[in-house]
Amino acid sequence: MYRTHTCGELSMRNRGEAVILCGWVQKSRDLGGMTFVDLRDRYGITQLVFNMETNSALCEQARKLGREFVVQAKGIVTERSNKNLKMPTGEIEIDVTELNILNKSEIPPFTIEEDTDGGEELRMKYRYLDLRRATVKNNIILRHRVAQEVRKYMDSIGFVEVETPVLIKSTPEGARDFVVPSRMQPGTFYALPQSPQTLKQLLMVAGFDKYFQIVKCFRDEDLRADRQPEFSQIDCEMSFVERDDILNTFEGLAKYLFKEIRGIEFSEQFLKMPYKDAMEFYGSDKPDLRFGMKFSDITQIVKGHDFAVFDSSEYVGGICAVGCADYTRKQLDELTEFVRRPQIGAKGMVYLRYNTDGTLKSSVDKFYSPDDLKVWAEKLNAKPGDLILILSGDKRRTLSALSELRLDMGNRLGLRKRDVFFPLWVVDFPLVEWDEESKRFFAMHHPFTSPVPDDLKLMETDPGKVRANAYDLVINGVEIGGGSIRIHDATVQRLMFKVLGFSEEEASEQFGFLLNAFKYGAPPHGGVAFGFDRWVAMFGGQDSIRDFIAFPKNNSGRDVMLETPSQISAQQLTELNLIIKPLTKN
RNA sequence: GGUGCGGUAGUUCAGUUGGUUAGAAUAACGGCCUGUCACGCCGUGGGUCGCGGGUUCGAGUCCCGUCCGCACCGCCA
Repeated sequence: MYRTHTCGELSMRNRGEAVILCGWVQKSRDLGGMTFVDLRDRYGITQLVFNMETNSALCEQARKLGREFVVQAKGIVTERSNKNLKMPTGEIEIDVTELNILNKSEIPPFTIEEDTDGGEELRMKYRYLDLRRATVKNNIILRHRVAQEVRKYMDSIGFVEVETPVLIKSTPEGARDFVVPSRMQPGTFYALPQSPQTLKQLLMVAGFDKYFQIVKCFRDEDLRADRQPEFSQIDCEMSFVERDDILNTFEGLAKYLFKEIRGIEFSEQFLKMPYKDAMEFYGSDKPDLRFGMKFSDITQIVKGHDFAVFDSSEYVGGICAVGCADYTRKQLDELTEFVRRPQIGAKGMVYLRYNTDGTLKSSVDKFYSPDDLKVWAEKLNAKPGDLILILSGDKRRTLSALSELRLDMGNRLGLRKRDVFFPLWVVDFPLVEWDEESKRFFAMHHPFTSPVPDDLKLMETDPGKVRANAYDLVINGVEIGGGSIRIHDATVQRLMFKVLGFSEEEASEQFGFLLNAFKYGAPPHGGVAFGFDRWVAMFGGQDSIRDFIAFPKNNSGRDVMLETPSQISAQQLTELNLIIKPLTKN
């Protein structure tokens, strides 16, 4: 027998017991006459003690242990004379009677400690060592727990988990596909699913009226802290439902997870905010509502005072930063600098200080009287002591810049607390978006998203105004999931393809299997998919999903541990009937 | 495709206007130490300053190119 207990479970209750532990040497402290060794496994750390007086040979052996050696220790659970109440096993130690080195270790390239000295790149290269660290290990265990709770809840409300294939068909709309060459049909390719979207709809046709799956999805697009080329979704679909049936069902899931994982209960229904309002008041389709600073549109009241910047602006809007009237020139310059960064793209920023003595001071005093400014302050609900920040210009860009400014102020003022969660449903997204480059409409969600019934009549006359029966779950400014009620009616689907500029033939070539299936009795259906990695990261209080994935890719899509993507052999290429063009510069 | 920041000891970093033999902490190694738990003390070894080119009497430092990493924009139905 290798071990009788783990390194995390022994306590005073086990005093006097003979035990066998296995684990890795976290650290040893050689005091001369005695040596302490911290033995670590997945469950915790237990201290081993060796005494020169009682067993010098064994103590000498313990002195030679290096970091990360794998050892087996037999001994007696003993009460410590000096207890360490900071660790769960800190009241006891193992008085070792036999020590076996199961394997040696080279000196690890970084220390396996909570506050590691390793940089991210190194930790990725030696991910198996990084995973020994409590923080990363706990993230992976958290992920496991969330997955188990999702399955438990979904099962309890009658959902069936069905696996869908990973080798499927490429579809040109949406993200770039990862493709896999076929050996048996040379010159043809499978694609990896960006999501099992069409397959889950086929499951609805098949009559699995409540489906879910925790599933890997693949998108060949550039990475971010919260975006990996392969990631996991909680993919769900239901039949015979309307929008609110879906929202209620999955609000149930969200509330269940918050309660089980974080011990947080939401008694109220999640807020539902139309896309239009989210854009108008927060400049984003995924507003962070942990704090206020709602935008105020002051376009009309600022015009006509010979201030050319405002007079020529399509939109002038501001936010009110409570209690920030004491911002210094330097801080205001910093904010101006921030909004002028190319990524944000504002030309400048106007501020209005509502001093505690009731006076008003702005950067545009030349053009506006104190009474004018008073009207602005009222419009923005500012009180003495507050600071108003105003951006102007083309409406879409200004709203987006104002959104960045709002989030930045939220950070500066500490209003984006990690342990506060504000979920909301953003609803009524536009069905389609006009793309200036290709001069055509694209589906904002996907081509099977149904329009809001009231807007159906606009499909032929003004498609850009049609609202989709689509929704996103947004928590703290992060898009956690999204979905829609799908089109199950052939006439509506034809209309949709027409709006998107698909000919009958193109539609049938790309989605024929689905359109065909719909001829055989497609039930009304809809669904939602949640970004599993993001949700877990949020429960773990982090922005980056990387440390919640056991073996993630780096910023450029490389697995630095596996050193891949990498070349394949000439024989493999031949079998696949592929020729690699020599790489040329530019 | 673009923007910003970064690359110096095993590791995390410092390195002044361009100027002697590139430092600290930590890790490693050796010695001392019987209650440590960030143990302590003494000592030792450890460098292709990412790579290539240029400017200069002289480059870790300035310039150009390039590679790599991180964050972001584009992109992500």
